[in-house]
Amino acid sequence: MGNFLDDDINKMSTSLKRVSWSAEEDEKLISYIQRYGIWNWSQMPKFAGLSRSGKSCRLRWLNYLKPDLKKEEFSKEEEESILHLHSLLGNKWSAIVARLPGRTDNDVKNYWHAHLKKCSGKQNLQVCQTVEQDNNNSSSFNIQEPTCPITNDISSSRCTTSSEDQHGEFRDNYTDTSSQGTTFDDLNFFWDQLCPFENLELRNTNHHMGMLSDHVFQDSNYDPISSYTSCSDDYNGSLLLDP
DNA sequence: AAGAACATCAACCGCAGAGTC
DNA sequence: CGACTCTGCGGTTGATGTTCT
Repeated sequence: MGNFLDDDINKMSTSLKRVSWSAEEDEKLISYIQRYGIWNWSQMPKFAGLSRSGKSCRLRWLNYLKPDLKKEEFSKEEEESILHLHSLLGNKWSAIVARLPGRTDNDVKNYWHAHLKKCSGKQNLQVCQTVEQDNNNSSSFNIQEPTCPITNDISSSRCTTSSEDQHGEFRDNYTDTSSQGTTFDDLNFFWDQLCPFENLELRNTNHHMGMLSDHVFQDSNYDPISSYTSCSDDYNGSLLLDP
């Protein structure tokens, strides 16, 4: 509580006004993350030369700058997925987003309020009728709901309460799950489905390093930040160092 | 053409959970 | 064990663009 203490400073300096991110700020943040990775949001803006709160930087990165984000409009399939998942999960945007790669909770939340909220009520029934029909037609409805390979739990997107724990749990349960017919590839696939980008942040975060299985990091084919290749040579080696 | 009303999206806030010391 | 810090989530709001009158 009372975190991101620099928020207060930021508030004062901006007089509570919303300040859009400039291209220059975006560039600074991207360059910094390319070079040093994500190690501590609250300290990062200081080192990156940004007069923003850590919270603001995090939000900007997650909702706008992350390289794997989809910029195009929501497809019909995604729209149906949101409707269906919202009916199952309610306003659990993070859980919904876990099934929609490339989308952010903010995106989905905004889209829901802007386009789909009306579909969940009785009003405008006709407008949404086709969507409802599609939802009722299970053969044409194709949401992939990843199940937890350990618990076979469909209802929750997470096996435990934190992703760090889950990755650790994968390591700890590898032998057991294999004996139940679940391979480590299955586990990796499950997590890739849930949070394809999460591994990058974990990879770059100091206190997570010890918890994670090497398997996660050994997937050299997976490089979500590959679009930023200019600094790729040092972004692995300097992740844990303060600049 | 101008202003009002509405829609959209980015940004912010407050809180809670987990980790650390 | 409690205080503190960091992170993530969901709700809300402000800014801006678009449509309507």
